[in-house]
Amino acid sequence: MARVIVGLSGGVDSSVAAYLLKEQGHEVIGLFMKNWHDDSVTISDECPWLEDSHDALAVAEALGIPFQTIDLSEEYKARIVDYMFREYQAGRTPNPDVLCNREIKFDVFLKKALQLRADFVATGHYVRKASFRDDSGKEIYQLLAGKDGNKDQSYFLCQLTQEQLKYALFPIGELTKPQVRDIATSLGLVTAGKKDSQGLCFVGKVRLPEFLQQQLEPKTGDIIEISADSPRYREAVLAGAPGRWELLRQTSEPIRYQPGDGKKVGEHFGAHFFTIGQRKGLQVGGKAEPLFVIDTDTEANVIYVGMGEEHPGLNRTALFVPDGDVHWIREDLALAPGETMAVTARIRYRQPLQEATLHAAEEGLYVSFANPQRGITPGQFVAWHLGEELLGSGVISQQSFLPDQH
RNA sequence: GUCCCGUUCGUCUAGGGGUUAGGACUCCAGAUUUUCAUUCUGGCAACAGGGGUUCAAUUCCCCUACGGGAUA
Repeated sequence: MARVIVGLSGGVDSSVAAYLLKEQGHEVIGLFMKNWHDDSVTISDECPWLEDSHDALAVAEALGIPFQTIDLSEEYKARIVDYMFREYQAGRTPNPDVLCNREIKFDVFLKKALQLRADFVATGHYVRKASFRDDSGKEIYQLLAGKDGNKDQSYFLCQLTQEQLKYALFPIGELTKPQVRDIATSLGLVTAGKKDSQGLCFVGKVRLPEFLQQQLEPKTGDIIEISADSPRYREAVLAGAPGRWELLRQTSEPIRYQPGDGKKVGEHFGAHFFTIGQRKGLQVGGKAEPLFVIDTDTEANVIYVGMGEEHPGLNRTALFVPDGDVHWIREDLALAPGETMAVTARIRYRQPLQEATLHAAEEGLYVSFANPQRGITPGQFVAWHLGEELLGSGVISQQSFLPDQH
C-alpha cells in the first residue's frame, strides 16, 4: 500500500493505469496537467485539453479517486517550447516529448507529487520498470520495453535518471494496447474508445512550419541536389585505410555540403523548417524518385537533397554523441574511454532496434551500426538497449569531433 | 532567314486512327505514429491553337505560335 499520484491525461492508458493501481490496493490520486492553452496552433477541430480534463475528471469519479488539476504551462513553455525554438534555430531537430518526460512529468510533476507526500508517480506509458541490488546492496533501477512491442514507449523515457525511475510506476507496461482498451471498456470508462493521442505531448497535432513561424521568420533559399556519385562520397575511400577511431570519426561526421557540390533544383521558405530524411514539402517535381533532405544549412539557408531512398547522403553507418550529451540510465554500465559494447539501438521512436556497437572515447560516444541508417538527424536522440532494457541515450551531434583536423 | 525535329497532367514522360490517354515526381486527403520524419492507401490534374482527311482524330495532312540543328 503506497500513496501514488497518477498523471491522468484524459486518455485510455492513464485511465487504466489508475484503475490497476487502485486494484493493487494503493491510495491513488489523479492529477491532470494543463500545460498548453493555445489552440490556435493545433490542427484538430476542438479544444483538446478541455475535453481531456473533463474525461480525466470523469475517470477519476468513476474510479472513486481524488482528482486535481495543476497548471504547469509556465514550466512547459520555459523548458520545452523554448528548447524547441532554440534547437530549430540552431539547425537541429529537437524531440520535445523526450524532454517533456525528463523535465515536466518526471521533474516538475514528480516534485509536486512528492510535496503531496506521494511515494510514487505513475503514468500510462507502455514501459516496465525492474530493479535489483548490486554487490554493495544499492538498488539499481531498470527501464524495460513495454510488453506490447508495437507500443513500446521506452524511447520517450530514454533520458530518465535512476533517481527519477526510483519514484516511477508504469502499471500498464505488462499489457498490450488491446488489453488496455478491453479493461477500459469493461469498466465503462469514457476514455475506452478514445483515439490515441498524436503530435506534441500536451500541445497536439500541429503543422510544424506554422508553429515555428511564431518565432522563426520564413526566408527564401535554395534547394541543392547532390548527386549520388558526388565526389563528396568518395573522400573516405580516397583517404586510404584508416584506423578504427579514424574510421569512426570519419563515418560519423556529418558532411558539410557547399552549394557548388550540386545543382539548384528549387527554392524553399526557410531551411530550419525542414529536417533530414524529410521528403514532403520540397515542391520539386519531375524526378524519377522522390527527393529527401540530406542536410540543412540554416546559416546559409540552403537545403541539400538527394534522390531516392538509397542515396549515400541519406544513409550513414555511424553517429557521434558528445561527452556532455551521453546519458546512462544504467550508470553502473557506463563505458570508460576505449571500451566498446554491442547493443541494439534506435534513432527514432518505433524504429525497429538496430544492431550497433558503442565506442566510448574521451570526446564522447560513437555509435556504429551494422547496417546504414536512414536520416541520422542532429538533435534527435539515439537510445541503446541490451535485450529488453534501455541502458542509455544521447543527443546526436551536429558537429563531429575531428581532433586531428586542426 | 531555306530545310529538318519537337510541343501530352504543375514537372519528367509513356502511348499512337476507336484507350476510363498510362506511370513517376509534386500537391491534397485519409491511415499509421505521444517528437521531427518516414511508410501505406486514395485523390486532383494533360494531348499548344486553327483548319482539313476520315464513320472516327490526341494520333495522319496543312498552316500559326514556341523550343534544338557545321545552311546561305
